[in-house]
Amino acid sequence: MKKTKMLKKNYEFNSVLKKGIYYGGSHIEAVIRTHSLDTNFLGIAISKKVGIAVIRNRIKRLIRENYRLLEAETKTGYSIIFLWKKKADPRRATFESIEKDMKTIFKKSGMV
RNA sequence: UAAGCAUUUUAGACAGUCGCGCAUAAAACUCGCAAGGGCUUAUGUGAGGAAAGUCCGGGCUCCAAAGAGCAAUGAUGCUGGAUAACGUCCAGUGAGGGAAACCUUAAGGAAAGUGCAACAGAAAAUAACAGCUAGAGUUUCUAGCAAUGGUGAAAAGGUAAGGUAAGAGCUUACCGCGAGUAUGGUGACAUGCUUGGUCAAUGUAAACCCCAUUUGGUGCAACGCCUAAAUAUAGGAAGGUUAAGACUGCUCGUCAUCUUCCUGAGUUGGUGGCUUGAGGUAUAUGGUAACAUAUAUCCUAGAUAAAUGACUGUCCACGACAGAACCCGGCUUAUAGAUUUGCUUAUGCA
RNA sequence: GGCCCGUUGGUCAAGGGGUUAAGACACCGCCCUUUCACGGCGGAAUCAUGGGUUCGAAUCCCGUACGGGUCA
Repeated sequence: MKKTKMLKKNYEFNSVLKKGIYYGGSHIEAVIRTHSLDTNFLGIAISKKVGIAVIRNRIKRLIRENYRLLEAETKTGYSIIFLWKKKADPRRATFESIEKDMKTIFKKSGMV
């Protein structure tokens, strides 16, 4: 991920979650905030209530892989945090469904 | 062949493209005030049998090498052994279950003391309601008795015979129970013999308790080092004293408040701790075994918003439970399919 | 990652070995009233779950599941 850095600190997450704009999909949700830097910032937050460690790890990997594949098409200057939708069944998380959600979120927010 | 019991191993495989963590090497570029970090390429390497639950034990860390003793608290509880240690494991004993292979078992003490035992029942622990027998007497009284009946989870050894007014360990035999003793065993205990009818005193200790063994707290978010900016009645070293204070409830003991000198805590960020260890594998020896010893050989994740994924092809049994976070030894719980070895019972055939 | 609590009608909860498991609010049915409200009577609990100890367990012991708190 050449033009993206990971969000790490708790205050970074909080600032994005408070001031960002919410976009929902059928499985994943995203909170996006714009800024003036030349890079993107990515954060993934999966609650412990979603499931056991194996399921949470799998969701994180699928989101990270999808973002990697779609990264080349995006513009810079965004901070984005992906969340898992509470009502969705975490055992049905697949590559295709997350890819579909992520594309619609990028279109809505104007990142593409 | 069928049903069953115990037990061993495994935990999709191979190939290609893209991508991720760590280590090593190489060269330049770059972020940060700093300590330090990032980017590129190549090579190597990269989750489990339970990594889980956090139920025990230990290493390691700091609290004063927890400093000594007593008490209290908690834990364990048949015997012997194994182990660094354990509540674990191995081998046995007793008890219970099963037709058997085999399985289960918190299994010390109830005449050291205290508590509790609802309802029912005469009585729930120094027994007498109904009743049985004898005598007096007449809707009862006196004396003897504890077999029979009912209640209850539990009612003061059981069965049979003798015995008696009626009965009763009252007497005898057998069984059970207690005591003593002999033999075997390291021991739990087993077997035999002798003896006890004063063999009255139920159950509960996963109720308090007694006995034996054992037990300080803290947990890698422990703890150490470096670091920009700003700052405190803050920290460190040496000396001295005993009243209150702290270290654990007490006794002792120690520390510390006081003086002098020195400098920089915590917060922020980075880094160490971090993986070579009571390690794995093979062979030999000792031991019934757990395990121990010796020799050879191997090095196998170390992250910090936290690495294993996506796509394609081939094969099959169509892939369960599930993701390291300081490290080991166990326990418990989850788990698709495949698989090793031994044994039991039933039926048939030879 | 460590440590510590809790789970009882729909909700809040008492009870810490013994008769049919208190109580309040809500809900349902009946009575009262012309009707509603108030009031009266009744109903509704696998004591989270699987074992064990005991004559007897919501209660004591062990395991499991779920929920919550706390430590930077």
